[in-house]
Amino acid sequence: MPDISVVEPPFHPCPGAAPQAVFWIRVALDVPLLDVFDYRSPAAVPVGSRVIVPFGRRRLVGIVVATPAEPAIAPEQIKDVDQVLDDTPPMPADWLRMASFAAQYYQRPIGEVMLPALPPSLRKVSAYQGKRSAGGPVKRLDRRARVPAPIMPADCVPALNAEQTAAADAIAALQGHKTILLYGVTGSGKTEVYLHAAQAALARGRQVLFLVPEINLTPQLEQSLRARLAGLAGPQTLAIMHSGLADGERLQAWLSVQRGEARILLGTRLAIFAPMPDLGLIIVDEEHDTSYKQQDGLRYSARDLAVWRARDRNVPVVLGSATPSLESWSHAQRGHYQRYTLARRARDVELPKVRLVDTRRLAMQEGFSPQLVTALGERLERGEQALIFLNRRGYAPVLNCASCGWVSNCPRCTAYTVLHRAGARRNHLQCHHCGYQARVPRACPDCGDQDLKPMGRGTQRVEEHLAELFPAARIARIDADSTRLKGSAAALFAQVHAGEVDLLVGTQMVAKGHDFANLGLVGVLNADAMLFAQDFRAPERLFAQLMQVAGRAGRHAEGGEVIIQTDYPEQAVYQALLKHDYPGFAQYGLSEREAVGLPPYAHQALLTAEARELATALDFLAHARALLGEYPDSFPTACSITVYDPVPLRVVRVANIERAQLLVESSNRPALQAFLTAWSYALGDIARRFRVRYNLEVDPLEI
DNA sequence: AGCACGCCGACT
DNA sequence: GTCGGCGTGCTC
Repeated sequence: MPDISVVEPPFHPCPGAAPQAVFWIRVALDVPLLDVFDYRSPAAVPVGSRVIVPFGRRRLVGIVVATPAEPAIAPEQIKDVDQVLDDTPPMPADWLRMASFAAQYYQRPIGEVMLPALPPSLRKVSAYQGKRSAGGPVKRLDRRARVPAPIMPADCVPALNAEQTAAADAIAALQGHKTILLYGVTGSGKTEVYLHAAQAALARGRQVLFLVPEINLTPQLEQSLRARLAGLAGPQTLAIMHSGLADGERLQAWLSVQRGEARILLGTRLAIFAPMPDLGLIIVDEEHDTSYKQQDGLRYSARDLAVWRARDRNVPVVLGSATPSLESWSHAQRGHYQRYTLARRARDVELPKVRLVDTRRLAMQEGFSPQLVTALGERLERGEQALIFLNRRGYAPVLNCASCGWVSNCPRCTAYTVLHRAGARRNHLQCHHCGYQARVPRACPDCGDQDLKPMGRGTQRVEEHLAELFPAARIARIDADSTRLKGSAAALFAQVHAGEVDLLVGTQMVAKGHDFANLGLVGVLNADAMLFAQDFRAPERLFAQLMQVAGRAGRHAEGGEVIIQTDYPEQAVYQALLKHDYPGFAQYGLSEREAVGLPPYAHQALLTAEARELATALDFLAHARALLGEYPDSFPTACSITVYDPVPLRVVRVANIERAQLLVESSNRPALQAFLTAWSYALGDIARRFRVRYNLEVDPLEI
């Protein structure tokens, strides 16, 4: 790959430049080619500029990543740049560094990182060929960007307890870079610490980047930021950025942050790529949340990039969680991160009591143990709300013929179709992988028997059963199906908050964010299914999820309770939950990982292949794997790399595409990186030969 | 990824 | 006779 250095001086005029000076610019484009492209320009173009260039038969927006003295290919093959877009200043050097790092680290062409990181309006050629003569979505600024006066702290701030003060003061006092792990139990007031730290940064005239997993889950956070921080210097001070914004809104937020007008940027993972000239603090709330990892395209972790960016900018970054990722916890244990603990709940309300109900020898009724039913009845009698948490939507995960054993398989996937009895697609079988839908058959398609039975249960069936058990109770179900329509989730949650709901049934949608004042009991059904998912991170995820859903109960009053039904009460994850013992669980989890050499004690990459035939996908992976042995000299550090056998994915076929994967592992990060870089060059050719689609993911969350 | 060129089936 | 299927080749 040609040099894409971004630290060299802004431009090099051609040697001997005279009237006919020619300038070479090296441009990153959003194309899946591991390359950058040289163009000719009649005038100097600063690195970081956006340009429009001809590329094949089309024109594309690109970013100038270098201005080489000599082009990488013969000058006669080089085209002229079309247009230098000067409606925004060139992308700053630190932004280019972060994008270059992300491209290298995640093994992607630099253009595939840089261009998608811009707001859509700034990367589409169409925005610049409209009728308006000025052209482009950005109106020129008449005035210089105004840097607002430093913001003084507000006075109407809740008093912090000793733990919060210690953490907030320590963060506020930091001069340069430090990664802080803020470990705070549910309800311990992490947000107050964030706000104090943010205030201190704002008061120093710096900008704050505040990342959250999902923007919709934190309306109260936005309000706090507005009231406590933004209110002091006008509404402009806070910018919001997430994928749900319209192009125009997204552009405005981006511009105001880039100009230094907005001092706080609250956003989801994509906000990590916003240019922030005065960046002084990054906060990553719920740092363990998997939403920070992008699952398509460039598979970056916004949390990991936040740590990188903070180090690069020499500013502090705060990672907050009640259940930190084992990666972050391990960094703290080794002293790489500074840990602060908030062990006390801010309101001094006891954590909810956790009860394990051993379901092995119990007469269960529709998935409910007698204990859970009794507890639900008691809460209802006291006028409290209760939540049943079940991470499975639909009525039943499969329909089954009692006479011949037929099961409702999806014709396009190796998965069952799920029976739905409620909602828009009532009485349909639905594939949750590909979206296939069919009417529920009257009789078995194989033997004609009419005795078709739903097996297992989802939220709809639980809702139905609760209605039978407690006919007087007002029941609401919150899952992806009941909240499909825009605004319906907010409406349902509003009903719960208004006390118009007694019993709530929900999937993981209800676990996050919401603070139910009158919720006394949480019942967890079928947690074991999550525990025995194939992934080695399943217990970690289950712990985090159950801690989070447990946190919904009894936030405002004593006597909150969580009942977890399980066949395996002796499992470490459940035992730790009994005691609300995250540190104990983390220690156990880390020792297990260390014993078998899993992350964070090893680093992984996952090569996934998709093809019409499974054999093709496996064959491609086998060839990819063989590269390690065939050309040992190409990979200088090959000895420390483990490449496992290609295996089909657990759900091998989705929408008639067969999928297989190959895991690469090394305890040595630089070795793994070096291998991946060399490897990814070769992969393109093999993939073309085999006609497979492939994806190389660094630090996969699921394997 | 696009976008076009390039050779084989069912239609105005 | 064309419209159009997607195979494959290229993009500074």
